[in-house]
Amino acid sequence: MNYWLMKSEPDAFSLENLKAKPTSWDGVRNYQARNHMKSMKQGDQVFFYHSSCKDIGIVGIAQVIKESYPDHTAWNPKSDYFDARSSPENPLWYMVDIEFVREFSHTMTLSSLKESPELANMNLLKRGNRLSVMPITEEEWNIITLKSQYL
DNA sequence: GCCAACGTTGGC
DNA sequence: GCCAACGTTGGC
Repeated sequence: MNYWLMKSEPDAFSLENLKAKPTSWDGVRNYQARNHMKSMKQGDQVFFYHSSCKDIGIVGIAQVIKESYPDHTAWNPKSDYFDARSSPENPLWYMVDIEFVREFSHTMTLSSLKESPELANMNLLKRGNRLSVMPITEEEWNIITLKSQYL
Protein backbone atom coordinates (compact mmCIF):
# COMPACT_ATOMS: atom_id res chain seq x y z
CA MET A 1 0.00 0.00 0.00
CA ASN A 2 1.14 3.51 -0.78
CA TYR A 3 0.44 6.92 0.69
CA TRP A 4 -0.46 10.15 -1.06
CA LEU A 5 -1.53 13.71 -0.54
CA MET A 6 -4.18 15.40 -2.63
CA LYS A 7 -4.95 19.10 -2.57
CA SER A 8 -8.33 20.68 -2.97
CA GLU A 9 -9.68 24.15 -2.53
CA PRO A 10 -12.47 23.65 0.00
CA ASP A 11 -14.56 26.34 -1.68
CA ALA A 12 -14.63 24.04 -4.73
CA PHE A 13 -14.55 20.64 -3.02
CA SER A 14 -13.98 20.01 0.67
CA LEU A 15 -13.54 16.99 2.91
CA GLU A 16 -17.13 17.59 4.00
CA ASN A 17 -18.21 17.11 0.39
CA LEU A 18 -16.21 13.89 0.21
CA LYS A 19 -17.77 12.69 3.44
CA ALA A 20 -21.17 13.01 1.83
CA LYS A 21 -20.25 11.01 -1.27
CA PRO A 22 -17.24 9.33 -2.92
CA THR A 23 -15.91 11.24 -5.90
CA SER A 24 -13.89 10.88 -9.06
CA TRP A 25 -10.79 13.08 -9.00
CA ASP A 26 -11.29 14.62 -12.41
CA GLY A 27 -9.76 17.73 -13.91
CA VAL A 28 -6.12 17.07 -13.11
CA ARG A 29 -4.17 18.53 -16.03
CA ASN A 30 -0.61 18.19 -14.86
CA TYR A 31 1.54 15.31 -16.08
CA GLN A 32 3.31 14.66 -12.81
CA ALA A 33 0.06 14.61 -10.86
CA ARG A 34 -1.50 12.37 -13.52
CA ASN A 35 1.38 9.93 -13.31
CA HIS A 36 1.02 9.75 -9.56
CA MET A 37 -2.66 8.91 -9.96
CA LYS A 38 -1.83 6.23 -12.52
CA SER A 39 0.34 4.46 -9.98
CA MET A 40 -2.31 4.51 -7.26
CA LYS A 41 -3.72 1.18 -6.12
CA GLN A 42 -7.04 0.36 -4.57
CA GLY A 43 -6.83 0.88 -0.82
CA ASP A 44 -4.00 3.42 -0.99
CA GLN A 45 -4.37 6.01 1.75
CA VAL A 46 -4.60 9.72 1.00
CA PHE A 47 -4.11 12.83 3.08
CA PHE A 48 -6.80 15.32 2.11
CA TYR A 49 -5.34 18.84 2.03
CA HIS A 50 -7.22 22.11 1.94
CA SER A 51 -5.42 24.85 -0.01
CA SER A 52 -6.09 28.51 -0.73
CA CYS A 53 -8.37 28.97 2.26
CA LYS A 54 -8.46 30.24 5.82
CA ASP A 55 -7.37 27.01 7.52
CA ILE A 56 -4.66 25.59 5.25
CA GLY A 57 -3.49 22.03 5.93
CA ILE A 58 -4.31 18.34 6.11
CA VAL A 59 -7.88 17.92 7.29
CA GLY A 60 -8.33 14.16 7.14
CA ILE A 61 -7.89 10.90 5.30
CA ALA A 62 -9.38 9.42 2.15
CA GLN A 63 -8.68 6.22 0.27
CA VAL A 64 -8.53 5.04 -3.31
CA ILE A 65 -11.56 2.93 -4.25
CA LYS A 66 -11.04 2.80 -8.01
CA GLU A 67 -7.72 2.73 -9.84
CA SER A 68 -6.96 5.11 -12.68
CA TYR A 69 -9.20 5.31 -15.72
CA PRO A 70 -9.60 7.93 -18.47
CA ASP A 71 -10.87 11.34 -17.40
CA HIS A 72 -13.84 11.80 -19.70
CA THR A 73 -14.22 15.48 -18.84
CA ALA A 74 -11.32 16.07 -21.24
CA TRP A 75 -13.58 14.94 -24.09
CA ASN A 76 -16.42 17.31 -23.33
CA PRO A 77 -16.07 20.62 -25.19
CA LYS A 78 -18.40 22.23 -22.67
CA SER A 79 -16.24 21.20 -19.70
CA ASP A 80 -13.73 23.53 -18.10
CA TYR A 81 -11.35 20.60 -18.30
CA PHE A 82 -11.76 20.00 -22.04
CA ASP A 83 -8.55 19.09 -23.86
CA ALA A 84 -8.80 18.41 -27.59
CA ARG A 85 -5.62 16.31 -27.49
CA SER A 86 -7.43 13.63 -25.49
CA SER A 87 -9.91 11.18 -27.04
CA PRO A 88 -11.66 7.96 -25.98
CA GLU A 89 -9.38 6.07 -28.40
CA ASN A 90 -6.26 7.74 -27.04
CA PRO A 91 -6.88 9.22 -23.58
CA LEU A 92 -4.39 11.74 -22.27
CA TRP A 93 -5.75 12.40 -18.79
CA TYR A 94 -6.72 9.99 -16.02
CA MET A 95 -8.51 10.07 -12.71
CA VAL A 96 -9.13 7.83 -9.71
CA ASP A 97 -12.09 7.49 -7.37
CA ILE A 98 -11.65 8.19 -3.68
CA GLU A 99 -13.86 7.95 -0.61
CA PHE A 100 -13.86 9.51 2.83
CA VAL A 101 -12.10 7.62 5.62
CA ARG A 102 -11.91 9.98 8.58
CA GLU A 103 -11.58 13.58 9.59
CA PHE A 104 -8.91 14.91 11.94
CA SER A 105 -10.27 16.47 15.11
CA HIS A 106 -8.22 19.54 14.17
CA THR A 107 -6.50 20.53 10.94
CA MET A 108 -2.81 19.61 10.72
CA THR A 109 -1.96 23.09 9.56
CA LEU A 110 0.74 23.88 7.05
CA SER A 111 2.51 26.00 9.64
CA SER A 112 2.53 23.15 12.16
CA LEU A 113 3.93 20.77 9.51
CA LYS A 114 6.70 23.29 8.86
CA GLU A 115 7.56 23.27 12.54
CA SER A 116 8.35 19.54 12.56
CA PRO A 117 12.04 18.95 11.84
CA GLU A 118 11.37 15.32 10.89
CA LEU A 119 9.06 16.48 8.09
CA ALA A 120 11.53 18.93 6.57
CA ASN A 121 11.99 16.78 3.46
CA MET A 122 8.30 16.48 2.63
CA ASN A 123 7.46 17.33 -0.99
CA LEU A 124 4.67 19.52 0.27
CA LEU A 125 7.08 21.77 2.14
CA LYS A 126 9.60 22.19 -0.63
CA ARG A 127 9.93 25.70 -1.91
CA GLY A 128 7.53 26.64 -4.66
CA ASN A 129 5.79 23.29 -4.66
CA ARG A 130 2.57 23.38 -6.64
CA LEU A 131 1.85 19.75 -7.28
CA SER A 132 -1.74 18.80 -6.44
CA VAL A 133 -1.13 15.04 -6.13
CA MET A 134 2.06 13.85 -4.48
CA PRO A 135 3.48 10.78 -2.74
CA ILE A 136 3.96 10.63 1.02
CA THR A 137 6.50 8.27 2.59
CA GLU A 138 5.34 5.71 5.13
CA GLU A 139 7.46 7.49 7.73
CA GLU A 140 5.84 10.84 7.01
CA TRP A 141 2.42 9.22 7.07
CA ASN A 142 3.05 7.69 10.48
CA ILE A 143 4.45 10.89 11.95
CA ILE A 144 1.51 12.96 10.75
CA THR A 145 -1.22 10.52 11.72
CA LEU A 146 0.37 10.17 15.16
CA LYS A 147 0.62 13.92 15.65
CA SER A 148 -2.97 14.34 14.53
CA GLN A 149 -4.09 12.45 17.61
CA TYR A 150 -2.59 15.06 19.90
CA LEU A 151 -3.95 18.21 18.32
C1' DG B 1 16.84 21.93 -28.14
C1' DC B 2 16.78 26.57 -26.21
C1' DC B 3 14.43 30.01 -23.92
C1' DA B 4 11.17 34.00 -23.52
C1' DA B 5 6.45 34.73 -22.74
C1' DC B 6 2.55 33.38 -20.65
C1' DG B 7 -0.82 31.20 -17.46
C1' DT B 8 -1.55 28.99 -13.08
C1' DT B 9 -0.87 27.73 -8.30
C1' DG B 10 -1.10 28.83 -3.77
C1' DG B 11 0.85 31.05 0.47
C1' DC B 12 0.82 35.33 2.49
C1' DG C 1 -4.62 41.40 -4.20
C1' DC C 2 0.27 40.45 -4.67
C1' DC C 3 3.83 37.91 -6.39
C1' DA C 4 7.30 34.01 -6.44
C1' DA C 5 7.76 29.72 -8.42
C1' DC C 6 6.72 26.61 -11.60
C1' DG C 7 4.86 24.15 -15.96
C1' DT C 8 3.68 24.75 -20.67
C1' DT C 9 3.78 26.73 -25.17
C1' DG C 10 5.68 28.06 -29.33
C1' DG C 11 9.03 30.66 -32.21
C1' DC C 12 13.48 30.17 -33.77
